[in-house]
Amino acid sequence: MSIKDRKDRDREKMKKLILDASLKLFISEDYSRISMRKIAEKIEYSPGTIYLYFKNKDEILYELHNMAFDKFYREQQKVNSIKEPFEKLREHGKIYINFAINNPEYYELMFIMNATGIEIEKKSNWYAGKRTFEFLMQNIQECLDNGYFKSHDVFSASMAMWSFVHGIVSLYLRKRMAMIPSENQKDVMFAAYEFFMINTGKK
Amino acid sequence: MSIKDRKDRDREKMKKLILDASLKLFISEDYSRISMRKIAEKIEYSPGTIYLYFKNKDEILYELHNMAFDKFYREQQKVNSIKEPFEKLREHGKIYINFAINNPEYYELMFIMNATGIEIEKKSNWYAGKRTFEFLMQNIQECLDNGYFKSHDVFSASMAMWSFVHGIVSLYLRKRMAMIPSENQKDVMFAAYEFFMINTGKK
Amino acid sequence: MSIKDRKDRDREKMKKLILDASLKLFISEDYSRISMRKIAEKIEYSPGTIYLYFKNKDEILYELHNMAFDKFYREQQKVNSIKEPFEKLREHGKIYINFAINNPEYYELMFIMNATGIEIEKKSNWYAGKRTFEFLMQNIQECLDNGYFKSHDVFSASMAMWSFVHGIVSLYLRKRMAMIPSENQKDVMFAAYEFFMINTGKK
Amino acid sequence: MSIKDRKDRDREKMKKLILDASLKLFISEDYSRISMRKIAEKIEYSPGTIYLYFKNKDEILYELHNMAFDKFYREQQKVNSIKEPFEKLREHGKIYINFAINNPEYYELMFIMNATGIEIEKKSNWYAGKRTFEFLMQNIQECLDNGYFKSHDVFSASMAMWSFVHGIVSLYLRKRMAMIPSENQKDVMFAAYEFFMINTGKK
DNA sequence: CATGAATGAGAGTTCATTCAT
DNA sequence: GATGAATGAACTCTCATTCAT
Repeated sequence: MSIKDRKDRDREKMKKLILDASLKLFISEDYSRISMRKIAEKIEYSPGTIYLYFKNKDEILYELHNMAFDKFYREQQKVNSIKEPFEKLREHGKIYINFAINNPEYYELMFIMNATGIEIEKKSNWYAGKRTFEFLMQNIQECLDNGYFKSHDVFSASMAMWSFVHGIVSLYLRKRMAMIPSENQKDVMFAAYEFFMINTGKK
Repeated sequence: MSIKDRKDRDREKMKKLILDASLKLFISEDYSRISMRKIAEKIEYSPGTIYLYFKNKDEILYELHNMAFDKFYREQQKVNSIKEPFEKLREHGKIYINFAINNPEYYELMFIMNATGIEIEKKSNWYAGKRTFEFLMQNIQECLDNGYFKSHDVFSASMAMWSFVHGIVSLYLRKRMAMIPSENQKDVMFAAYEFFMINTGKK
Repeated sequence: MSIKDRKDRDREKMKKLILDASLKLFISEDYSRISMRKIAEKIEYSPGTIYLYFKNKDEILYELHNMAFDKFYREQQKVNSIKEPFEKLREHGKIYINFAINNPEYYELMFIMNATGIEIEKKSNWYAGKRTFEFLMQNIQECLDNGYFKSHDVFSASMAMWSFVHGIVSLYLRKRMAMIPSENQKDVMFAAYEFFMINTGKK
Repeated sequence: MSIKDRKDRDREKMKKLILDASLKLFISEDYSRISMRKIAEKIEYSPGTIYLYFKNKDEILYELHNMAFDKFYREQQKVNSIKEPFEKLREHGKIYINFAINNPEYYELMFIMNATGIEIEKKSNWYAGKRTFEFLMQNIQECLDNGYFKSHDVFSASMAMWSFVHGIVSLYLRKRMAMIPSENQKDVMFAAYEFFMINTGKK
């Protein structure tokens, strides 16, 4: 079995090599610019080789998209250590914003990129997005149970929360805060976030 | 001077012709699909001609982006008929959301598309975005003056408001509400908006 | 008008250049081997240039196919100088066979090549083939009117005649007469043709 | 010797497996579409394996071509049960036509496909084709001996017969009967065949 | 002012074949 | 004997842009 094992490991390594290279291109170039050829060049293999590991370009994008959600989901779990629901939610949002700042190429894939490649709508009702959103809803439900967001349904509140953090980071990532000096943009984002949390969270 | 005047007018007419054709392509095809050749075909001129009026493709996109802001700014002005500051603000947000729903290609250019194409950062500190945002800030200032958003600075409040509406429409436009049936998505958007307004607006 | 005229002429010249090059490739290489790149190389232009004159590869094939039928139709008309119906028909067949021998690449396109590129079935019910066949049917009808092919319908007789000559030349062109020394193959073809004509033609 | 025997048997089995898979691809896809990789996939071996049994793709095609002739030869033998020479010949032709209709992929390989692939000319003077043709010649000789095809040499008569049936089926297979409704094409073929037989066969 | 021919680069993808293991 | 990773060359086609006319 060990030969097969090694081969399997090699195969996984190669897939990872391709995915890493693709991701790096995502950062430096702009999304629409990444091409199979450039990926091949980066890993110093022939273009054909990539097709031994991925059916086509879309499959690469979809894989990266899943990796992104996995990483995000893991980071999201950190809030579980906080017991007080509202503090937990506040931290939840901060993690979201920081994830986007620190992993812009992942965030792009998860929530901004045009869906064609990822086939969001077809693939199992966008399971990845759903799971993430449901985890947020749980947290909001806990808040409701503790008297926050009085008289609001959990769904609207969750959508609002998500919309807000998505809005703020995507304005930032797509450089629509150009009227604010770069060095202040992050502060502005967190200030706006505080504004949102304080107001919506009032008991 | 009148010959020059006529020439200027002709020039403007031609530019407009090109921009209109480009916009139409924007709507029918998907963004990354519009090409200089297709634009040329549509206006029944040769590809080379376009370069007499625009330096390159990016300049066309930038111009469209400006047209988008002009249209949006005009729609925004409608709120001026409302006197009560908070009601005015509520309407302000609704206009924003509806504009995005009804003019997705414009919204794309204004707030989503990667900045490379439209050279936001270089061009005059993104004047277009600034003017729009300042108009919103004015409205929020009026609210503050009337006791809403107590103890918050106008800038954070404005950023929060903008972030929120941008977030909600860009999740919608980029199909990240796949977990909600299409026919309910708009309702969800406005419900979340109400949630936001009621909570943040409390006196 | 003369400028436009010249341009039109240039355009036609270029199209012809491309078609000629394609046809030559048809002869040397085997059909499935001709490629846009090879055509481009042959005419010493870039591949993209070809697309300025032809929509795609299929259009080139279709054009060649039409040229082939035009040439064939013209050659076919020569029989009109012969009055006696049966002698006319005999000559008709000879012209057919000689055309195939002398223009194998055209014959390939007309009657052998897989139809995908030429879209025989879709395009106007294969007008080109029809016209040619109808001209043959006329000749056979004249023979019937003069007592040849007694008691046979014109359609079956025409199909038989066509099948025969097509069969003989396509065995030859596709090298299925390998059991006969090359230098004798043509004689064998015409001998078989005589056999066919004498037997079927009997009054 | 028995070890070698078994090995030989295994080897033949594997070759057959490959050939069968190739043929199936021939039927479902179109000829130019079959690829070594697809064959390998079908038999669930790696592409490299095929090269242990066949020198290259052409050799596979040649082998299939031989299998085709074997099958055809066996079907041809059925005429032996008919004693009267002309009736035998008439059946002979029918078998030929039906074989082509029912085994188009085989017929393609035997009589239509470009010779490059199957190297007809190099390989033993195209033994396969020869044997088949000689069997036909025998039948025609019997006819001659019984007063049919008076005053004709057996070779010309045989070539004529073969040309005719080949012509009719290859027009059919390559869709050059587009002017006739699909559902009538087979009837037309057999009608033309009758025309040929009645005329040429007259005592 | 306008043309439109031309290009070079690049896109995604498939292929027959080789060869170290 | 069998693998399967890898390649290099090939494929059709599209693009933004230039430039002689």
